[in-house]
Amino acid sequence: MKGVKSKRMPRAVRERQMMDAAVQTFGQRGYRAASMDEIAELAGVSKPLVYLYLNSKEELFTACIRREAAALIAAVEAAVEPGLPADRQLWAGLAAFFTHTAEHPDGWAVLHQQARTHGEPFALEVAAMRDEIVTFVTGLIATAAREAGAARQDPELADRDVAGLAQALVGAAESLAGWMNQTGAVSAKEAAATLMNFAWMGLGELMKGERWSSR
Amino acid sequence: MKGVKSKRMPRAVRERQMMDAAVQTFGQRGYRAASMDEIAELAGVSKPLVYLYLNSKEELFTACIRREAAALIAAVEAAVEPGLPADRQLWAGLAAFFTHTAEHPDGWAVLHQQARTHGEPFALEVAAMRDEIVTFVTGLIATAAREAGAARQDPELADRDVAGLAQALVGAAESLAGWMNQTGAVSAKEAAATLMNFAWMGLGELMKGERWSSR
Amino acid sequence: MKGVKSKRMPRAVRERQMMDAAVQTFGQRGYRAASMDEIAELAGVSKPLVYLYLNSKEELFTACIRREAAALIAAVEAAVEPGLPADRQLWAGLAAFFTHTAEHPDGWAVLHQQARTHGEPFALEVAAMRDEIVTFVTGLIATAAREAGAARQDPELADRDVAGLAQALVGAAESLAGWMNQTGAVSAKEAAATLMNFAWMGLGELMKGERWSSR
Amino acid sequence: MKGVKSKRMPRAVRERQMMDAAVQTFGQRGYRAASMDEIAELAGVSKPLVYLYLNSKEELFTACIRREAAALIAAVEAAVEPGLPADRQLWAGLAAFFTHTAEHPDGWAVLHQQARTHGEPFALEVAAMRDEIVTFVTGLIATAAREAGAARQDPELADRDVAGLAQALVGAAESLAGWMNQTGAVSAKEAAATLMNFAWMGLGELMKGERWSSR
DNA sequence: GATGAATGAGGGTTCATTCAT
DNA sequence: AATGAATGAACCCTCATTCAT
Repeated sequence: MKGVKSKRMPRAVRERQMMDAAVQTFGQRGYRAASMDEIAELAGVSKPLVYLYLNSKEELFTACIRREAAALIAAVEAAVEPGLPADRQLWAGLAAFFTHTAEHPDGWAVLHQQARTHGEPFALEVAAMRDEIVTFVTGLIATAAREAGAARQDPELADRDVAGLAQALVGAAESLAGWMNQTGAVSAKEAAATLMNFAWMGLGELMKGERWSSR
Repeated sequence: MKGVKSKRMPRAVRERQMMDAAVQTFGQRGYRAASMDEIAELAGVSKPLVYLYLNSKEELFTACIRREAAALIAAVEAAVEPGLPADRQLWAGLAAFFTHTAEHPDGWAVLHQQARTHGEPFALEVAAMRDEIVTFVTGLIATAAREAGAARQDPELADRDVAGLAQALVGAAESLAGWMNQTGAVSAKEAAATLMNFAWMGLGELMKGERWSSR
Repeated sequence: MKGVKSKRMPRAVRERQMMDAAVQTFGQRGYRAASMDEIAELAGVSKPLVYLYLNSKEELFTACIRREAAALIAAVEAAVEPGLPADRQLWAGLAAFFTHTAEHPDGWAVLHQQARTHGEPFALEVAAMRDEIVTFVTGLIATAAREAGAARQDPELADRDVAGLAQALVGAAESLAGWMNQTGAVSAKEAAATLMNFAWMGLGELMKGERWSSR
Repeated sequence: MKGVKSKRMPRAVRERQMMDAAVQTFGQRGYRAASMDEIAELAGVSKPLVYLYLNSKEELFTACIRREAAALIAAVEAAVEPGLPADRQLWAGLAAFFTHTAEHPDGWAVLHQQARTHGEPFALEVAAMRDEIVTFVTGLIATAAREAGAARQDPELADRDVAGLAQALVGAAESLAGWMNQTGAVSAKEAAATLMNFAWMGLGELMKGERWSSR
């Protein structure tokens, strides 16, 4: 009876509105520059309610990180069919990653730019998610090596190398995602293709025992 | 006679102390979270002096970005001998890049994490430096293609592809540098080697006309 | 129960308290010398609340100017009965003016001394009010001339002269008001009488065509 | 040998430069808004020298008030020939007053606007000068009354009335001077003529015993 | 006679957070 | 379930003022 502004909504809904507003604000302004005032207003809610549901700015930020990380992981996992060959799995995962980050730029900014820049507690939160992905990629590379089977000519492609490669691959993907969001130069599929071309084939060479040497 | 805190130093020296303190503080806390009070204290100076010499937080930050960017570019350029083959040049540049970022983690954090996250004026400052590096790498790749000379089997490796590859390579390097700084898992040389293996060989394949295909 | 400082008051009330404190402080200290801290304390309120309601020192000052200007105009208008002869109207207006400025010395100081000394935006605000008064006085003089009717011997007392006279009259009144407030030498009624004697009679001479000449 | 900037000037000259700069800055910015930095720079001198010669901002301001007050008084006194009739003396004094204030707007602003707005010590300084002028004008009116001699029909034009008239006259002149400086609407001679017309003739009536009465 | 180097103190403004209803 | 009212603590910045040379 007070106007159009909705009132008395179930807690879950209100909470989602707040977190949506928070992700958007944190993603665009950064953690420090985002104000609780702005978030509350964007959520169409009074500030005390934000505190009632989410306790503090830190907890709110953490909740955002967790939600966005989970959503990203879920998107990637949903895209990967376990039965396929490793390269096809990697391709699918990369495409899903680029698609998701392109569709949720604020969420991705929270994870990639903000969370890592504002102290250990947040950085650890995001590092956990990143590890999950790296582990997944590591597994794919190992599987690829196994699939290469008899053809495997380099028994020295040690676990440690595989881990490093996965890190580099994920890092390159993250960097490309940021570039995409900021410049809009390429589509998600193109980004995935570029990365596969750029990396997978070098990977193949590596597995054949080739190495670049500075000497 | 008051302690170690020496007084009355020439302006240039004080200015350097302040910028050292600023880079450290900005790098660790972030632009917004860093306080001028903290920077002044870390520099062993009163706050007004910081303003007298550096004018404002924004200008101080910009000065930091410029100094660190120039130092990074200088380190890479100093390491590259123009006479060498392209792959050797790239290797030297990468090694210098990883070494420099490892030795100046706060400076790198300022450039890579903070400057890009806090508004256009700062982001443009860094983008200029990045472009310089990307251009340099693009040149190296083009040279490599030329050196591959008669052996070149893919006349379709167009300029656009070369640029994309340079972007991806630089992005991967940036990402790896961040990973190094945060986890300390690998040394600068190892990082450079990983990247050369990961990318250069794939590059070779690409130049031979090979492509990964999702079909 | 904590003392006299009552808490939790409706916004309108608090706002008035703040503006009262602001007028007093601005009037006594001047715009620059007045500190928001002092105003807040005098209002019995924390500084952030002042900003929450009044936004900034500039806006607060502007609000003070507007409120005091409106109050002064209202006091003068309330005292003037439109039906009376012009000289009686002028007398009533002057008396009300002197009474009001004597009763609200800080408000008058804000209008007359502070607002005109601190930059265009503020000065324009007061100039608008002053123009309103000058226009009113100009009307009275014109009416007086008309009332002088047949007796009017100087058809050359042009509009321009009337306007100049009004300016001088208002200026003299303003100056007298300041003198009253600062020295307390005369009462409001005395000031009004002095001015009527001083000016109105000379005005009569002027309308008869008399002029003082330096030759 | 250091450049064009003059050096090693006799103290008196330097001091005058500083006070010129100070009057200009105080007049335009106001006492609080004027910074010692700005004054020193405008004077072409280092800040410590300003302190060496003039001790503090307050003393510098006081010195400005005194110098400008003395100059104004001197200008008025120089214009008045004691032998002339009172009205001619008053005319000459007013003309000199308006001319001087028009030629030294910053000095006049310091006296009229700034000095009265920033606390007792300064206000008293300027009140002293004002009293000097008021006393002078009071004397002129008294003389005029005496000159009116036999014609004098009002033995009740008491000293107190004369003083009040002088105050009003001076006040009106001050107000007109401010209006001139701010709008440039009239010349000094015009302002003097307006005031003589406006006031002197009413004065004549008064001396004839006429009074305006509210009844 | 003159200055480069330096600071204590304070002012305007904002923000995360809470209380009373 | 929800909010209007309110604040402690900081933060950026400036200024009058002083040493040491």
